[in-house]
Amino acid sequence: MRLIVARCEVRYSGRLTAVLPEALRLIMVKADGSVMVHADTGGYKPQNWMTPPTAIEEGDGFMTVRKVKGDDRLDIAISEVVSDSSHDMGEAAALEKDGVERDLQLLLADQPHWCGEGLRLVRREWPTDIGPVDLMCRDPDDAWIAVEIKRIATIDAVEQLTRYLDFIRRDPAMGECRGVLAAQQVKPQARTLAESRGIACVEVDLAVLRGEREPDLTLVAA
Amino acid sequence: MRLIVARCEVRYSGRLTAVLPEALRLIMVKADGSVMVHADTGGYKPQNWMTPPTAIEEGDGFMTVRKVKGDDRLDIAISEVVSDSSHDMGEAAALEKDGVERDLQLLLADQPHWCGEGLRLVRREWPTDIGPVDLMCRDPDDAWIAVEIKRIATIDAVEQLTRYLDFIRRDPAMGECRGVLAAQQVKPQARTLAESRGIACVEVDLAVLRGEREPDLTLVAA
DNA sequence: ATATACATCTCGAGA
DNA sequence: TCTCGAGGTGTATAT
Repeated sequence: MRLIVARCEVRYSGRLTAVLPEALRLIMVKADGSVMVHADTGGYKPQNWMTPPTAIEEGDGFMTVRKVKGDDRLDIAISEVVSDSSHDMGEAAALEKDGVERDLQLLLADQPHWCGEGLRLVRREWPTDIGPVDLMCRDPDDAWIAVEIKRIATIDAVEQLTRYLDFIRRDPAMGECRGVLAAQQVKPQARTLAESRGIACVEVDLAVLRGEREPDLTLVAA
Repeated sequence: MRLIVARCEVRYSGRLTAVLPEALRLIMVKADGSVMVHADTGGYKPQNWMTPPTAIEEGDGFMTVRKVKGDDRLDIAISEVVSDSSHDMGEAAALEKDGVERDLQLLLADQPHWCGEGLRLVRREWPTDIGPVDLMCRDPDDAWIAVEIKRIATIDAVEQLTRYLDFIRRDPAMGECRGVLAAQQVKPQARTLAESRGIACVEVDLAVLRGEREPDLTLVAA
């Protein structure tokens, strides 16, 4: 990784055009070809950047970064270099995440009964014309149940499941398919909208799904 | 801005939990309190980060970053510091962009015929109870046309325009208002959904709108 | 403070 | 290769 602290002006052209007037900034060049231009404020985002794969050309007082495919380019005019250092960082192990939607989906696919009593899985990622529904199940009466899974369920999730149901029900054999929205947390507005459309909501607990904790029986009984 | 190149292990807990095994990385601390942990690969995104406002606590071999509001925290265990430098970068001017959605809206307001033959603009940012529609036009027969503009039109854009149309049509004088989705690019699923709802889609070319390039006559003739 | 929409979103999985 | 959906999305704007 190369870190250049320099006074520079940056121009981007591609999906849009943008100009960054001359100022002191950090130019970060990663081993994979990523280039980011950071100011000392502005939070998470670089002021300008190019994602790999890139072709980097460098000369006296300038650096040009081109996207290997496409017309995107970053032109950096450097008027003063304050610091320029490189560090070999080797292979940094990847981030291990836990608790994202996919974990939830796999756990619920194995234990669909948390989405509704007696449910059994027919297929995960059930295809429709407008994209896959997370789980397709059948209940003890063989009725179809489409399950949409979210970490946090908002109104958008209800809209999404509604669209899926619209398409699924065009198949006469599935005209009575019902919907279930399963999430670690269901926002009140989402619950209201879902229920007004006959969509059931269930909140699921990651620790319980993993068998790390017993379900809260008082709540279930309530 | 402070740049620390160090061997470190990072743990995040908050919206999810994540562990970053020990490796050599860049820790960037901005003047506004942002903290980003970058590896030498992985492109644009930091492997771990905290957006401002934050409270940073530092000690012998560790740095703890807490979000001022909420339970999010980043625990950085530093086993070896390779480099640690600070740079005062002052105020860097902001990025000046051109070609974002607003530019498209202004250009189409001046040339609404690209949204449909013979259209004339009645008003830009036409207000409804749930927010403004980008353009309200009338066609040669004086029929109302609501136009939603996106750089890239996805299903969300169709949903948005559908909501606007629902409200607009509550006015009996506009009960027959039609919808047009105008974008530089319309995603196939968005087009499918739009057409199933009687909403027309048009793709527009920024260079043509600016008069920098002639429209593709062969395509128009086809 | 909260909700909504935009972003050069980025990134990864599937077809 | 393209498309779609998730993201610790982040960020700005309007309410």
